[in-house]
Amino acid sequence: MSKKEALLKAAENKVRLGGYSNFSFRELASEVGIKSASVHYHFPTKADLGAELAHQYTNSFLAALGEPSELKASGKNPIDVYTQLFRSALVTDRKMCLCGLLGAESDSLPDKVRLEVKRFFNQNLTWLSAAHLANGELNPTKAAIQTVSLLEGAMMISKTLDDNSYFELATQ
Amino acid sequence: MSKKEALLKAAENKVRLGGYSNFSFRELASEVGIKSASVHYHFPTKADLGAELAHQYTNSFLAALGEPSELKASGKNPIDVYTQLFRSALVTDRKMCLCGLLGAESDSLPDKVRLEVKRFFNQNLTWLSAAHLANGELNPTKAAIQTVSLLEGAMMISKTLDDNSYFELATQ
DNA sequence: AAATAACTACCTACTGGTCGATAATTTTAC
DNA sequence: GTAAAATTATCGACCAGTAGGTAGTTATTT
Repeated sequence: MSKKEALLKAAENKVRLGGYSNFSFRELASEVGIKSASVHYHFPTKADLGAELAHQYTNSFLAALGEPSELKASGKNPIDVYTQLFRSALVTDRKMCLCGLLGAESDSLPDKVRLEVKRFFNQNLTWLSAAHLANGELNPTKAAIQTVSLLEGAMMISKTLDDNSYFELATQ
Repeated sequence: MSKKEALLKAAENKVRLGGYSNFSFRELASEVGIKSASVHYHFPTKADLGAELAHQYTNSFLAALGEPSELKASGKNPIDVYTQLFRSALVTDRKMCLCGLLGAESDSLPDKVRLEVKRFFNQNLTWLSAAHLANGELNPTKAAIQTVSLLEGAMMISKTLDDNSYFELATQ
């Protein structure tokens, strides 16, 4: 793993625990074994780092989901697959959704970061609409926003109350 | 309004836009017309201020709701009342729920602040369970966690995408 | 006299960011 | 094939600004 990748990974961990202001160049640098001045070589500003982090997070997230039509074709319910991805973020990583946390802080983020967070949710809503359509939902747009709202909210509350059974109950 | 109340109000605005780290003693002080050192007279530490803020927010929120049984008795659906309180926070204040934002940051908060955020959600779940029970729900506990999850999530996404119609669609 | 509420001055620690320098590597030109 | 040039990735030193917090003082109110 390159230093740049290591920096993004370290930043992701910090942000998913405490938001955009929960990481500093010095902390990241020390974690990957370089000096803070060198971080600016890979990311000119903190906003650049944040934006690239959210962009790659979105891409990985979408890639992990696959295509709703293909999931359906192989006998899986795409909404269950989507729910499972959130569950593993909460249960395995024990962290918030990166864009869930950044979305809540949206108003105080640098423009280029906020833009990437918007992209995450727009892409997610598109994916979920296709998934609900494939499931025969009458109003796939509405079902999509309800699904992602419920999951982000349940994740946040389970983290806050430090009890994953809230997530399980919410997704029953 | 006393200086102390003014400080809490200024802090609430900042936190609801960008989280716990989005306010400083210097900013608050300058907004209410005193010096930053004087803020420490009212709140010994930042954590004390954050905890009192979340505590009062919870109390005001619960007070604004009223009692589920009384709402029911006066012909109102308590879940609609609850939804309306979230809606006005989003549409009128144009800000996140204080504890929704702090909850997402939960892992990086000082203990006494996190404790108050937990109190907010525990009290909300109790209120919502009673409300759903009064509505004749078969599983009021489950309905309660689903209601608050959906509303917190929908609020966050509407803020992020800067479009309140997502909230309206999610709550249909 | 005591409590309240503010002040000035200061501290240490940390923030994102800039600068020029320095090796090591890779590409280009002859 | 090799010498020169450019690129990559790092460094130490430094900067101005801000963070939360403390000590001691002053004025006002009870």
